[in-house]
Amino acid sequence: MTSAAVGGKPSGRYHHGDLRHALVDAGLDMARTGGPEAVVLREATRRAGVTANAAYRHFADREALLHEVCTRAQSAVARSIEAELAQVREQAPADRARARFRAVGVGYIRFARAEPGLFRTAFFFPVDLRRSQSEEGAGESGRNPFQLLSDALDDMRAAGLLDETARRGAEFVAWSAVHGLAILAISGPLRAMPAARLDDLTTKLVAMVDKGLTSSG
Amino acid sequence: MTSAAVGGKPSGRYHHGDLRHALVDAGLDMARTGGPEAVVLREATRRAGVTANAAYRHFADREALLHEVCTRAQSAVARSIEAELAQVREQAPADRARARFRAVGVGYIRFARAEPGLFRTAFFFPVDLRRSQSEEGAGESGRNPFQLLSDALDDMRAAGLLDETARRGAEFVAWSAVHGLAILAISGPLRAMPAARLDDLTTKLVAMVDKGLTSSG
DNA sequence: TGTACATCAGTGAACGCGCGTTCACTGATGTAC
DNA sequence: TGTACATCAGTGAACGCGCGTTCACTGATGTAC
Repeated sequence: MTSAAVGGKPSGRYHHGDLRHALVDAGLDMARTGGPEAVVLREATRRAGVTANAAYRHFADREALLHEVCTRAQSAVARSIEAELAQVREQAPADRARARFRAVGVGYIRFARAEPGLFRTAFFFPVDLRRSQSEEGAGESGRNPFQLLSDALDDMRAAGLLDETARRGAEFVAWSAVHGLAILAISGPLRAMPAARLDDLTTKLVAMVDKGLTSSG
Repeated sequence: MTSAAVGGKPSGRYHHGDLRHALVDAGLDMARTGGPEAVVLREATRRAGVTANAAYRHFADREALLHEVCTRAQSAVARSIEAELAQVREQAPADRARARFRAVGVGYIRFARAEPGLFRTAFFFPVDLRRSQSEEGAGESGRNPFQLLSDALDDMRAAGLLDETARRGAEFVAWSAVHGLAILAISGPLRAMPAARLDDLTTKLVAMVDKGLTSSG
């Protein structure tokens, strides 16, 4: 994942070996620190130990590199959510559906707080709502955060927690709530809030969404 | 409000007359078009018809200008909310409190959609939670969006719609939900959604928040 | 009312910076025969 | 197995750009007497 893991340019070699990956990894490191604006093509080549324009053998321009970095960041969000989902224990279907739904929100916010730069990067370009972004293959999650949320809501519907009208548009409403807290926790006034209080807020928000969507009225 | 309203530099005059305001207005115009990153000091002076470094008679640096632009953008959000609040009709206190609460959310999202650049600018610097930002005096709203939301929640509490525990942290939870939809509607995947559908979503979201906070459980 | 002078609010030119990108080039690699 | 050659993936130098900021300066304004 880190630039070091793939290695800088093996010293003395004229051909890098895997410059494309090295550039993307460098881009991810920059994004981690400073968000999408911090992804600078020249700096990426510097970190890879290579001349500035070598990047153009692998990317059409800076935006193409950034795009790939963003896609990778999105996968990282998805992995955080999946990690949270994996912890939901077996239980009655309806309870389980509900628990999984909450886990999606918690995983999302957890990631935003742990990796604010990557989080902002993940949503720098509008997320593709339907198709998964893995052409990358091995190691990458096949699902994006939005799909994980949609699936969770489908399960709630299947479990009878949501009727047809409540289900309609629910992903957008739920996503909004969770995304908003994530953003405010990163760059808004909640930035300075102690972690424990933010945990409470996360729980409270996710519970509110659950209740607001679920209770008929 | 617009640069034209204050006027460019009165031609031929050595002293501008009100350069500070002209620069802020120019900054607001840039922010309106391209968000906070688009607020460029040199361009502001160009628009005011003045040499680049004349700005330094009025602002310490670019950030100082941007800061003032952001404050003004925040006031604009507050005004949008107040416009929405003004339309809430007289009715039983509890109903009215609820209607006013919803109006805050609707006004917030309405502004974000109408002026995405200014909206992003308004929250570029973390909003000051407690104090109102009007040193500006005349014409500026004395309240910021967060205060308007807090007041609405206080009214709901007074009307008996919220108990003590539900009230605690409610502004953050409510704000998150509304802010999230605003952001997704501007720069996220909801960007391309037809206006009517976004209106529905806004209603649905605000109703969800109301219900989620309000119903005891 | 008139003048001297301090202060204020501009000018004009220049600085260094780091960026993305393009050019003509060359060393390394791998494939056909 | 050995060699010729096309292709690939780098080099090194340079470009123009627009930015924020600083310098020494001057024209305009307003106040004290």
